[in-house]
Amino acid sequence: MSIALVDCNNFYVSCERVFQLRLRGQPIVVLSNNDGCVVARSPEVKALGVSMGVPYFKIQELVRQHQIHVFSSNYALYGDLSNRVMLTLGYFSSEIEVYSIDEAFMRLSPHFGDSIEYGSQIRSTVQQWTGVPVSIGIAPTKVLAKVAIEVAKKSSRGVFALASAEQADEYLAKMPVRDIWGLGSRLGHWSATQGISTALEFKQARPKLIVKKMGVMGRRLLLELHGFSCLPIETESKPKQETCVSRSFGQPVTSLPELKQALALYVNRAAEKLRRQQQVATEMTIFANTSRFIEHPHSSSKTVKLPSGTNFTPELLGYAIAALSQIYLPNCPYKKVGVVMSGLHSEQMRQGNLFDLLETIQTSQSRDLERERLLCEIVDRLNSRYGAETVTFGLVGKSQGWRLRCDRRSPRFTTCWSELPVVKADYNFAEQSNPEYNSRSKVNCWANRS
DNA sequence: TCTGGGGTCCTAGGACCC
DNA sequence: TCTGGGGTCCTAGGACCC
Repeated sequence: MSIALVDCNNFYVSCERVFQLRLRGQPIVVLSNNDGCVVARSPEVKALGVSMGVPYFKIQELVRQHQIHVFSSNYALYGDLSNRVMLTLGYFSSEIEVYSIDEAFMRLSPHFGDSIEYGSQIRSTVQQWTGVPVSIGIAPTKVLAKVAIEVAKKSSRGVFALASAEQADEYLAKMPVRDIWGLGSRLGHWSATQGISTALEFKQARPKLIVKKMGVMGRRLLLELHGFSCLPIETESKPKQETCVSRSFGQPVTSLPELKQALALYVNRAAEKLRRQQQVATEMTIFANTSRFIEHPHSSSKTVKLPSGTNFTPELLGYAIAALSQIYLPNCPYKKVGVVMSGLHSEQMRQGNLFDLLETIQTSQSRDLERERLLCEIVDRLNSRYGAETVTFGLVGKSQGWRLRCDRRSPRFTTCWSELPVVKADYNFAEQSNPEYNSRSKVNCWANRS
């Protein structure tokens, strides 16, 4: 049994290229929310030495010099293309773990035959059906599949297989220890202090040393590197344990009403997420930070225990706004607010609240949970049909000077009616009779619209 | 001038129980 | 000299991932 790891090449960049053919071969970067950092680079940009996560303002000169195309993140597009890739993979294995927006693990049974050939078949199908190029690494364990995919990305074929753990040693010897999947920069640094600098040295280190420092994670890593699979492929997505919505502001915000408005929007979105996940929260934390890079950075948070599990927006808004007023400092240049919903459980398991019951007895008026549910359902349906925040709660408001920057977002080609690509086809009856011409249909795709 | 957002898992230690 | 033993639950913080 082997495990294949499928990884979309420069995923966000590839998504931008799917509908804009003129971008092929051109240098491209995609920026994080708020146009803050570089989160995806085309190979042409990587070759210029631009590293992942670098703040955009630091590369502006390079962008001018090399005429790099710059895009704001377009998550509607990336999410939709990701779904298409994952659905395509579903044709090749029934055991798939969607690990992130651009990666999936798949189980390959021996009856699939030659793994390189099968991998190549998967690769060309994904490319043909979705337009997204992928690389594939195949190995006996997940950690080794991560090693294999690094080799695959550099190969012309885009597919690489490690038949055994021993075969991996050649590559592990060349791999810095911090590049092992699950071992980050901190533990990488610690390893270096122990005289371990390559992945192979890590694999051959004394297990006691590793386990003492890293606990069960270290034990698992060692086993996986030796070819014993102990990280299973998780085909079912587990219910979330917490859900967070937060954004940085385009400009620092000092006024409480503006902060409230931003927080209200995020609480609104978080409540929508909960309902989509069919969950309720029993705890909510709100937080507000200044930039980390100013002289006296400040951050504060407040956690509210909710009297009963809820995903009812007005109720959550009430608690969130009250909590924000408690931590607010006048004249503080806030750069970010957010909300974390935690203590989540399934809507079906919702716990009643004794005080609601007492109030019902005292006032003879019961809180009508069914009515609340229906109200939210209608709001959610309107928003899903006509666009986010078509209908919302009063606090969320309209004027949003603090909204984040996303000046360079490409059209939402696949999820928004008004932004669908336009295809023009020249169709000439005279030429139609010429079979050779007919076989090469002349299609002029959305290429010049921007 | 400018520096993202959203998660998960594990562990140690404190509080508390009998 | 010598201050029990065994357990649960919760939380904060560390580390990691894309």
